[in-house]
Amino acid sequence: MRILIIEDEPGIAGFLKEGLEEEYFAVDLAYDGKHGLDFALTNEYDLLIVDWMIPALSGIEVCRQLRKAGSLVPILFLTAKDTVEDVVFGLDAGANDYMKKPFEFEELLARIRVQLRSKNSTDDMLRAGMLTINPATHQVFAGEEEIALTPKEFALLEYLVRNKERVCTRSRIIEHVWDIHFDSDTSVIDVYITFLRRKLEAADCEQLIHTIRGVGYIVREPASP
Amino acid sequence: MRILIIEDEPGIAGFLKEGLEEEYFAVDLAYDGKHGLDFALTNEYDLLIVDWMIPALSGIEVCRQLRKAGSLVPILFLTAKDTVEDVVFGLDAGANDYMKKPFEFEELLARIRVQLRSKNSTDDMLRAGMLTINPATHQVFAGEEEIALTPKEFALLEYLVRNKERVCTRSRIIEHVWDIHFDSDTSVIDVYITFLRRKLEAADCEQLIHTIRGVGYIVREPASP
DNA sequence: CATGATGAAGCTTAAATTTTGCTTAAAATT
DNA sequence: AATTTTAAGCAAAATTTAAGCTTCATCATG
Repeated sequence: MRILIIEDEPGIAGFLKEGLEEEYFAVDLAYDGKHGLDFALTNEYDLLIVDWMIPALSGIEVCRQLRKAGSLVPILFLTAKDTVEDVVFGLDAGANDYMKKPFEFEELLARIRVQLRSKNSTDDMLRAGMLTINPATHQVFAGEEEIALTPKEFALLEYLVRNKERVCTRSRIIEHVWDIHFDSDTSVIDVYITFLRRKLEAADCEQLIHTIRGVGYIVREPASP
Repeated sequence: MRILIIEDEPGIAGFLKEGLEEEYFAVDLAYDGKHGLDFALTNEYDLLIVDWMIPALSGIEVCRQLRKAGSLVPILFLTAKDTVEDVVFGLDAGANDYMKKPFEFEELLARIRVQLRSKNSTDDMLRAGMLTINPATHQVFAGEEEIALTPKEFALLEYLVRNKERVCTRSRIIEHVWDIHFDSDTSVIDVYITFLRRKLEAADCEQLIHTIRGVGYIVREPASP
């Protein structure tokens, strides 16, 4: 699940990002409304957390423009204001929920879960061949045997399996898994593909990740014999 | 014992939380029905205290949905209404008891004790491996031997063991055990984990608290040989 | 038509760097 | 005096970089 936070106070922004990443969300940060709107329009997020009072473009304006552009992404407002009019105003502008600062992180998580509930069909294990991935607990199994992965390894494998039978280009991978949004020549992907293949092979789970030369990678369900 | 309070009036909510914590209950708070239901569904509580008149989803609806989901947790209603029909209505919806506001804290405690009596009588102890925790007396035993812990050490261990076999993220720990809601830059947790591990090890109770790198900690029941 | 030279793309490995957690001692708080 | 918190140094793990190696497709040459 991908979340975009639009928040200018570095303290709050950092705290949110860390906490949400511990919960296995992929978190992007924008420090003002303009950049936030730009991010939201050019990427697919599952949820937006937007502060009301931010530079360049107010949170409410971001919200309005997103809705005008046809986006249906759930938006959760953060606000210091808590008069009735402000709340009404925010929800009218297209927000789905709001929280007044300061708030408890647990409550925020609960509100996020409410927004994402429809997407999370309770028991959503990812499968590919003999591989089972539990995104909730961060566990990967090859049959019965658990495979221990580092956070980056897990993120990459999860992304590939979520898109199984579809080609994942290098640029999409670097964008979704590494949060790098500009061109750069790095061979991290290759290295991590090697790591993954090695660990999968050690668990007798081979020939799952295939290379598409010049493009990227694909996870293919092996034909059962 | 863990209690969830679903109550939107901050005054009453705060008063209840404080009072119950002095009685050594671990108290969570939700400010409306939607999030209350979400908390109740995603955590294990020993008792719910639910206001009748709350935003988003009425107390009675929370109750109904919980019962529909198969939950047997005792639910204690708070209500300003006290006509016979209302009481019948609430109990029909699956509540176990109710109190009309304003109420005496002592009476509330008494009613809570009634609801928890069954749990206390059986076995109120928390267990994990050779460890036994008595939340009522704040005692910890490794087999027969008692381990002396400071209040913070106890609170942390109790939280971890209550959530055994589940990952406790750093954010959740700092929030539940330390009541800190916005500080991401402290290493108290690490220090206390070290304290605990040292004391547990001294009592031959090892490999109970495991580290999940980048996320937090988990207490795992050691596989019996 | 076969062959092997060539370069681009991907693979592998090791080393460097960064991040994260552990431990300790000292400082602050109760 | 006991407990809690901070801060700093150390250690381990994860991540990234960089270099050499392999594979593959292409194409010129015999």
